Amino acid sequence: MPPHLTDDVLELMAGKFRMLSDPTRLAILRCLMAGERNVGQVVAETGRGQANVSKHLRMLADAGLIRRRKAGLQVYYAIADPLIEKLCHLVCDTIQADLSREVERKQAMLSEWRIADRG
Amino acid sequence: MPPHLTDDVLELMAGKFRMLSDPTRLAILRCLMAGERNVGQVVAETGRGQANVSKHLRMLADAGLIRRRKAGLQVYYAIADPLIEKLCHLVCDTIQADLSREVERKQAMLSEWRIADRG
DNA sequence: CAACTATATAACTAACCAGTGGAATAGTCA
DNA sequence: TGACTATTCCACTGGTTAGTTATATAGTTG
Repeated sequence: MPPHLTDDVLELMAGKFRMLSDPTRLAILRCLMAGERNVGQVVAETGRGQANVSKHLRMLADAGLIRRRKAGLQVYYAIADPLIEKLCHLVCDTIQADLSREVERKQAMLSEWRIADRG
Repeated sequence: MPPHLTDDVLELMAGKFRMLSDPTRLAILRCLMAGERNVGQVVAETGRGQANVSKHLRMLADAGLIRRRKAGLQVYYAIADPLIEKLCHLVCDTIQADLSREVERKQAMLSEWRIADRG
């Protein structure tokens, strides 16, 4: 990254992250990571409303994260940007680390309790 | 990633990304990537309002992305999660790719124009 | 203690966005 | 053409949050 990022570049970056900042969109992306799906399949697999899914698919497509392929009555979507998976994996790693730390902290608290109890 | 992510895990992931989905927060993080800074320095370097910066710093600290160190009258902040830089670099890469593609597309359009003009 | 500085908080406004239901569009099959 | 299905668009509601101004807290220095 350059030393000073102008506001418009920051806005571009923020926009990318914003696309990934919604659970429904992440669920959709997770679904598409398994392979190309049509809207009905995504609706079924994510358990979200159809209009809702359609709207999010449009946002993701407009942002260039997924691509659209029309086949007869169905519309198929697929991951277009391979970086998405990398980003999600990194975030999953940090969350796992967070959870590990939390477990350790609680275990330490319990240990101290036992020591204090004994003393 | 496991095949099916529960909604609470998706919400955790979305929350991480949401922290990075604001230009002001990105500007702050970019500033801290150069090293530890106190609030005044961050305000000066980002050009944002003091209350605004303070609020975002708190959000970032609460989310565990940065850490807080009080020294007398000043409060110093620093990056706590090294993954942030990786995420930002990845996103910068995708943006650069997007821009390259856009330039190529425009250049292609201009080329076609010249060909059509000649024909 | 009083004046001063750095940082944090409170209250408020405006904008944005997720979700929903219903109407509209487009493709398919009889 | 008419019934049917998959998908998209529209209008609305409620909740979230960014930014601002003014105020409060905490540490420092005289």
